[in-house]
Amino acid sequence: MNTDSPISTRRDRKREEKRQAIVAAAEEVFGAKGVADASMSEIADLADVAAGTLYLYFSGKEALFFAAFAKRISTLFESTHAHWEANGPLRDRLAEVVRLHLSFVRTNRGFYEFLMTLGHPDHTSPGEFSPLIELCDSQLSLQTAAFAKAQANGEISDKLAPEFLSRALRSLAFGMVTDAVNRRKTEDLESVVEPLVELFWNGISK
Amino acid sequence: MNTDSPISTRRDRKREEKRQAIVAAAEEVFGAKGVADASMSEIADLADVAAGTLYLYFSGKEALFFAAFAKRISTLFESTHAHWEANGPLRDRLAEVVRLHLSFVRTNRGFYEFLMTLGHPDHTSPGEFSPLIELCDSQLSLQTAAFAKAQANGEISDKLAPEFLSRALRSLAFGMVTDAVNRRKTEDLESVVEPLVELFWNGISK
Amino acid sequence: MNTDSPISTRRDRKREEKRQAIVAAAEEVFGAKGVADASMSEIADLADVAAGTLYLYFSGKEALFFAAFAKRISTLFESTHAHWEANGPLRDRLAEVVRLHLSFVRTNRGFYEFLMTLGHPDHTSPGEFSPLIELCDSQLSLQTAAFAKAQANGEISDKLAPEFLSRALRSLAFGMVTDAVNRRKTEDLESVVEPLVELFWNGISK
Amino acid sequence: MNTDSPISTRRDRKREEKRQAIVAAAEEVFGAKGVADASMSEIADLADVAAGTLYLYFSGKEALFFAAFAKRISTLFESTHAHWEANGPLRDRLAEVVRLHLSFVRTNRGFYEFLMTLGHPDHTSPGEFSPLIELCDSQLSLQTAAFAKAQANGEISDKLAPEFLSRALRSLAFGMVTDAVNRRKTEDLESVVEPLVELFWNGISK
DNA sequence: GATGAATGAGGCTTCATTCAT
DNA sequence: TATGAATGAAGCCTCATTCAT
Repeated sequence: MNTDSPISTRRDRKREEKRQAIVAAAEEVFGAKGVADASMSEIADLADVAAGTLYLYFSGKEALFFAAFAKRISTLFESTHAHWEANGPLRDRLAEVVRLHLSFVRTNRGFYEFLMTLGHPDHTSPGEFSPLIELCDSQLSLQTAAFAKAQANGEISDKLAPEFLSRALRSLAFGMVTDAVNRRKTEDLESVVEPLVELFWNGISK
Repeated sequence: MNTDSPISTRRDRKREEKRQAIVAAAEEVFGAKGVADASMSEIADLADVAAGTLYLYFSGKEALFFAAFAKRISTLFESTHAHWEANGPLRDRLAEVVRLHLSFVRTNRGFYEFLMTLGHPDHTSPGEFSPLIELCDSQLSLQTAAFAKAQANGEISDKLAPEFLSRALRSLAFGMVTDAVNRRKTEDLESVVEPLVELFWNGISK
Repeated sequence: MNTDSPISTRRDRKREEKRQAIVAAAEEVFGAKGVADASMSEIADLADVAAGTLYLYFSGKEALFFAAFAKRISTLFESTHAHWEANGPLRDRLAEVVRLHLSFVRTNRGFYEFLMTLGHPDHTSPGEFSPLIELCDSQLSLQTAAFAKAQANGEISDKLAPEFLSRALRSLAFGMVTDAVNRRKTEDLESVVEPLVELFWNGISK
Repeated sequence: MNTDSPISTRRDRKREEKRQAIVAAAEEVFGAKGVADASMSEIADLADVAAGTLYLYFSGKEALFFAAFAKRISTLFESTHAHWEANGPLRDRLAEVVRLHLSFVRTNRGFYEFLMTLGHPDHTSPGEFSPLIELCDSQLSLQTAAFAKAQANGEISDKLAPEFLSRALRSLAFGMVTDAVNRRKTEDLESVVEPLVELFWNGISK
């Protein structure tokens, strides 16, 4: 039966679709609750599959979490990439990136929590995380390059290493979430973005 | 029989000591793993008491977590208070505070995680958290006052609200932990502190 | 693929069977010991399932108890219904019903205990019990009707309300169990049934 | 020191008083909740003693329960004794006794529950109960005697054994509590007492 | 491949009882 | 004798994972 290949292609497509559906559900649930508080059946329900099915696509809870994390963080990074590669004044691009980070953390507390532990030295098996770490690293390069170029142009001060700037930007944006503590009104993104960019911009200007 | 009062005092002291031991154990465990991943028996073991004993001092897991969180965060705040109230150049004090925050987050991931959710709008019972929120707020005031004074002195620019600066400082310091992702060498605090302060200082200088 | 329906039917049947097995085990254990003294694992063991399985069928201990209670009491009521609807002298039917009640209480102390508290005013959530209360009420109606008819026929005295007679009959039968206290020989049902009916019959005769 | 004896007398009195206080508290709590749902500390609190103290007076929970049960049931029996020994028409005395039983059960569900199990054949150690059983038996004798006398007088029919009448009376009164199920208004004692006595009286009249 | 019922380890919590003070 | 802190067994329940269908 030479229909094998087409059939398996159709199958593969279906399989891939289901996989996506599962990851999407996992993104939703893990993002909102974090690994520990999310349950596999909850994800299965949302993905509209049986609980057992999850294990046909992922080896366990952790693996599924990793996949969901990778997906979400990639999505974020793709958006920031677009801005870094665009033209226009650096300050404006900074603002966009800050905005993206801020809103990411808002709806992805579960992943942000994990982000904090990714590089933690007392992880039992740091090896497992390396793909995720690389993923996160990769995004930084682009940012770093943008800062380097701006320093070369004389657009900003070159007193601080571009790599540091890149990391600091991300940290500042992500970190502002703790702000929720004092404000309890995380809704108005803009009232945070602008001063943040202003501060950062002053910090790096000549 | 005037031994009554001393007796009860001795007992109270013992009781208080045990309470402290329990909270200390809880700080350790919750700080390292977060609420969800920590188990009560683990804490009991570390505190060297039976599992049931925990419930003589705290009504449940949540209450114990709150106590541990409050203790740790208070300790941090007391240190930062000391620096804010000291004399000396603002920039140096900034450096100290950043250092403190940085090292706090390093060993208290579990609490930092919680800090992020403290003001989260979809908490079922935000009322329960108010004491903790107030605790966190209180520390900010002191910082805010310091910034306000520096602006009045003309020491720093007054373009950004002192309250915002206060929050941003904390966020920046806390947020830099995500840096762990890329570096995996969180040990060398100093290599982070200095550029961070430099950046922030530039950002707020005239 | 018309196998769908049969398949799900088979599954449903199996599920239903297991549910029945669980309820049966619960009837046994709760009936003998009452809610408080029975343990879920005991029931699980008797039903030959894992402890966790119980929670796939019932939301918790209370729900399982209710189901078991409803089952047992329904069984009792179905038997009494049969007698009330049959023809034959009222006195004989009375005897049968008394016999049934008596033997019910003997092996269902746990449920009888609960029966006593069903209408208790200081139940926290009386609402939850209403289905059970209705169940118990429903049986009374039939009895009441039988007494009313007998009064209309002039078969018995009409000095007491038929509804009261209905309740008194049940109470007398159920209550005779306390007799166990003095006799320790609950085995000989008959030696209780006959005088009881005689007494009641005299009480209601013209 | 020849003060020994008076001192120990005073001590004994004090000890006795405390014992009474404990039993009183136990009556309250066990009566309301039954053995299983009552807790020792609850009783200790109510008696205003430390938890450990209970064990200086009673060997354990069960022993305390027995003491409380014996106390309450004795109190009930003393009241009924008074009525049986009084003069006056039998019917009136019946009414009083019914009233007493009814109101006993109302506030002593916990003990009534136990009453039902007292003679249960599958009690592990029936021997332990014999004092309680005797206690309950003793009350019956008086009632039985009263019925026997009434039969001798020709006041009531002698078709049923006086002992049976005695037991039936108690059962009927106790059993009417299940009535709560259908009525949910156990408050109006009188609306139950009168028809009950009427029914019973008819049942035993000539 | 998909299902979802079943499992059972493990977590939180309560409470009768003991024992050092 | 009285205390009440401490214990730890036992109970209820959840949920990641497996496996027969």
